[in-house]
Amino acid sequence: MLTVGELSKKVNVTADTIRHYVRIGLLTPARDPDNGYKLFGQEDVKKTVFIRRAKLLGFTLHDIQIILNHRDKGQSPCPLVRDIIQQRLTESKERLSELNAMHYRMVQAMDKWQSMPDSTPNGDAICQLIEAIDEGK
Amino acid sequence: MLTVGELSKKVNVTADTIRHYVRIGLLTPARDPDNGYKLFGQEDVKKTVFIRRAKLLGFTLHDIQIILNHRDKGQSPCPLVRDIIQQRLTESKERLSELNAMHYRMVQAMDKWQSMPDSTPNGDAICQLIEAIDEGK
DNA sequence: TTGCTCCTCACGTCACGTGAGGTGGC
DNA sequence: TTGCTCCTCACGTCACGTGAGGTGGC
Repeated sequence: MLTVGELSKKVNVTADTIRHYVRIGLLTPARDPDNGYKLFGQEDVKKTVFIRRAKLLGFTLHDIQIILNHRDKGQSPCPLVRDIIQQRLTESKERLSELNAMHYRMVQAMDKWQSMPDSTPNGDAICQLIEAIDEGK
Repeated sequence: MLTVGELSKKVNVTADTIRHYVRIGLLTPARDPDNGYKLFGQEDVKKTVFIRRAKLLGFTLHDIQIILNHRDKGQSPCPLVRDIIQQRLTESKERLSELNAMHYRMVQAMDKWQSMPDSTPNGDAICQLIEAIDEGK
């Protein structure tokens, strides 16, 4: 049996991350009756590695909870996993294109700003650098 | 003078977004003494448009608060704006590469899964689809 | 005794969105 | 009276991180 610190080192996350997973019910360690310490077994190690791997593929902790619950009911979580990743992929495409658009706007703005002076505040503009940017970009 | 709803339509955000900006002190509308309604003037319209534009360039509301405070002290916010966007650009590059890496992992995984059956739960694996993915990818 | 780990609250993060419960204006 | 807008809490979101205050183990 492992303590929080031992498990966290083994799977390369912080102890607080492990505590968080316990808090939200993803992990349910036994307790040392003497001192109340959390005690994790081999199942918990496997579960934690699974959680970390699923997160690398874009699953949320909530997704992972649902997947683990299915398994606990003896059902194959695989069809669910295929469904959820479709959704997460769609979302990540959206976020990517938004981030790319913003990145483009930032680079464009900085480029334009190279030739602009630092204006002093006046009644018309709050900051002319930002106000010089076209909305559509 | 405009009410929350009127301002929100004018700058194309929700009324709750305007209320949020008031809550955190970005906007400080006058009040109708009769009914307590928030009343926004032309300065608030300009400020709100500015906020929206700055957000398109990756500035956080906190950044924007700092920028507006500088202006209120009569100082040019421009050097600050140049500094902050540098930082935000660096961060957005990091987020982009992380998102791209995740996207790549997702596509790779889904490709690999095409030829894999839905396994039934067993003692060894929680979900073989996820566990078949290499960490390094 | 010291230094390290463990424990449990409980709040902070970011930018809003969402009820809940009530009021003003036409 | 109806329908729309306005008001103020106060909580939820996501995945932890961070004190605060206290205890166990060597």
